[in-house]
Amino acid sequence: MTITRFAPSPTGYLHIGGVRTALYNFLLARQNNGKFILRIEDTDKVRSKKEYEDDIIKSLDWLSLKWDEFYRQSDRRKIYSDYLSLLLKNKKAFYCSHTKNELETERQEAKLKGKPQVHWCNQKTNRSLRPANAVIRLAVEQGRVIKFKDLIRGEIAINTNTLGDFVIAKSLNEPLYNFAAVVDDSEMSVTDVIRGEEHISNTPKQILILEALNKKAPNFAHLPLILGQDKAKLSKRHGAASLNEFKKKGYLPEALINFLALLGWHPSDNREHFSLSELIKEFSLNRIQKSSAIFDLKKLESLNSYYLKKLNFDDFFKLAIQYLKEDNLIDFKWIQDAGIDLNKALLLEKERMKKLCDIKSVVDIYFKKNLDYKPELLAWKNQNFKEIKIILNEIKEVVGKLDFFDKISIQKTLEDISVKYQDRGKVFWPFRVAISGKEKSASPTEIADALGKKETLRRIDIALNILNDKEG
RNA sequence: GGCGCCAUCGUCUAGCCUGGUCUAGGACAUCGGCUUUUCAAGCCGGUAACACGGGUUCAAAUCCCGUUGGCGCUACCA
Repeated sequence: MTITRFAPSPTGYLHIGGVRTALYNFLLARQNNGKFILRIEDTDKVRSKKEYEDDIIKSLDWLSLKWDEFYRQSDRRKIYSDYLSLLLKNKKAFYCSHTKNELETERQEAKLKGKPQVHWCNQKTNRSLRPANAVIRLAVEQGRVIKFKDLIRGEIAINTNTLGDFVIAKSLNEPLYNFAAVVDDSEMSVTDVIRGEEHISNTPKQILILEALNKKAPNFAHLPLILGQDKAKLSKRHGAASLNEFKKKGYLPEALINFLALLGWHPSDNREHFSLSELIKEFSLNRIQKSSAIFDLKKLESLNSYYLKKLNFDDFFKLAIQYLKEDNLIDFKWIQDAGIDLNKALLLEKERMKKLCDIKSVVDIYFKKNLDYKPELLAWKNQNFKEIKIILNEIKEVVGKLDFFDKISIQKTLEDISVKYQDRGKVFWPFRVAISGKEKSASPTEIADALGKKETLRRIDIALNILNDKEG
């Protein structure tokens, strides 16, 4: 059975690169009817925080990346300490009491000689009592070549001369990453370890630990990194790097999943759109890219607007309202009193949004009590104010008498008026600006439809006042 | 510095394994057009890439070597 795991350390909010790693692990497990494990690697007591663990859980949940088993390394200290004792007893590991200063001196010397900066210990002790401040190192054989077959990159070979007797724990109760991860992968029967490229250099160390433990190594697959526009590893200074920031901006989980899946993986055909279940079917490790990928926000936006368009109105409505309420952006009571149709307004803007936070433009156009713009904005091309006033008054009169105030009737009314002015822009433009207050907006007939007769007329009056102020 | 990984349009990539069908395909972005009362959307079209050098071969984006460049690791972090 295929067993994969996502093993983040809770030292920061879930990173977008982490999401992709989680996704690929999830996909491989699901397509093989296997198991996907979530394991919180919080061996670093200083940097790990509950807040970050919660964020990781919440984020994966939001993305529908469901795990079958959950573990937290801090709950498993006994297991690591037992294995550590065993290694010590078998002389596969030892206590090293060299001080940090001594080690640092060694390192400087090695650097000067152009040699790997590693420590080969000459004072190994294995007694059961830990010498003061000693750390536990693995006893490594010198000059051995460790080979492993990476599922994405092929064979990778590293000489143990570049490793040294590396540290596997600070003490019996304080295992380090490489040790705890390896013990867990083996205990949890993980078959495929899919993780970021930055772990390639950890892999030979983990293979050595596995050997010492007399355990079988899993398959390894190292994913290319996700980079920012400047080709440096994606981080906060590139704008957003953690998932919750994208969520906050109103990106949909479907878009994020689709985008991240294609950032490093590609199907054999030209398909661009994939749902989670389609990905489970199509995904394969051997179509993963070897080189790192630059994160392109424009492509994410494009994908997001695609999924936004696909969203049915009820779901969209819920999300939009939730978004508006969170930031306390609109006065629902006023909207109701004014007779504005919230549904129509949201539907109208849905088509032109790239992400949910664009909904603020809706607030601007539909739900503002006071509109403020320069009178010049009301003019179509070189239209003079006098003509605008005449037209606006005419619209006000005819539209005011409309029994059925819907977009078809409004459209017809405006077209009738347009006939004598030849250029339809002369009628449509001032009307559109009057009711939207904006240089750019959706079609005026539809906006008017959403606003309702009362609010439409009120806004025409506002426009007339703005024009009068100009004269006065 | 040491060790490792990588290299096709601006970006994500197809093609590379199994050399010829590649005057290198798609998507995003960009530019132009259509539509049009302004946007957006939609439709149509354009610009744009095999890092460099050497091999191997009748033939190389594809195989080999080297150079250059980018990135990662180099912790008693993960």
